[in-house]
Amino acid sequence: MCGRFTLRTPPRQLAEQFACELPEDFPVRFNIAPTQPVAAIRAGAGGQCEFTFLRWGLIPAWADDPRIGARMINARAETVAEKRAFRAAFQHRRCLILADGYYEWKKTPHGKQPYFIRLPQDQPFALAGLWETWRDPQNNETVGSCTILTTEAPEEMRAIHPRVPVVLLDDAPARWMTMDPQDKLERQQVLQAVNPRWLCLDPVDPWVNNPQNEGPRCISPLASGDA
DNA sequence: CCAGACGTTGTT
DNA sequence: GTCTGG
DNA sequence: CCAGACGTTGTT
DNA sequence: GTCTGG
Repeated sequence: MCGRFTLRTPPRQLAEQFACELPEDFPVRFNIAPTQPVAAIRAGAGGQCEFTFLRWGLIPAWADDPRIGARMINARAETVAEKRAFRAAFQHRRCLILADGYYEWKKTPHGKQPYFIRLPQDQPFALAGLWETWRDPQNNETVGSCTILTTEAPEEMRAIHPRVPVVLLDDAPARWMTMDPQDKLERQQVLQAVNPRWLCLDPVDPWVNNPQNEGPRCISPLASGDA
């Protein structure tokens, strides 16, 4: 699954890679946790990209208590089109969650060992996301929130964890944003195309297997809170 | 019909 | 053990 | 995901 | 809001 990730890349580089305007600067994040703001790109009114921060943990529009979002941090790619909590967002409100690494915890007889997973050159990437707007009936304020899709881990990663976030590389971000959810065939194609198994993520290189080495400083043990 | 959920993860 | 909050 | 809580009473 | 379970 995906319960923690990083975003250390400078906004200017993200803006370039995702061809979207971003704020000039925001803090480096080594340990993004559920309920915290995450950097996201979604389709704006005119269809152009729009950068925003969204609370991690999707709060469905019909929720009467925003705390339900804490249990909606991930959505299974296999079933997201049908689930009541996600269906509407899947059809109309997909987004890109900006990241450059994520953590998975492997259970061992001694406890849990965190692994840090990132691309070979440490490039940033997008995670497939859905977003919603929830209006607080108390004060009429709105909360934008999101969830991250997960899929079965590629064979090489199963020793660490059976499921991983859907990582969008190359042209997959654009396809994720524009795919027609009604078209089951195309949905199949996109979900397969964005599965890391077909991409260049190498889970058995030192990036993954030696979290003690070379990783950002929050690894092993994970630092509490961001840098 | 109403009431209550609406989700994911794990399995040395 | 299980749930909540971050 | 992890860390931390997990409960009630009261009105000196 | 919409679906499931009783």
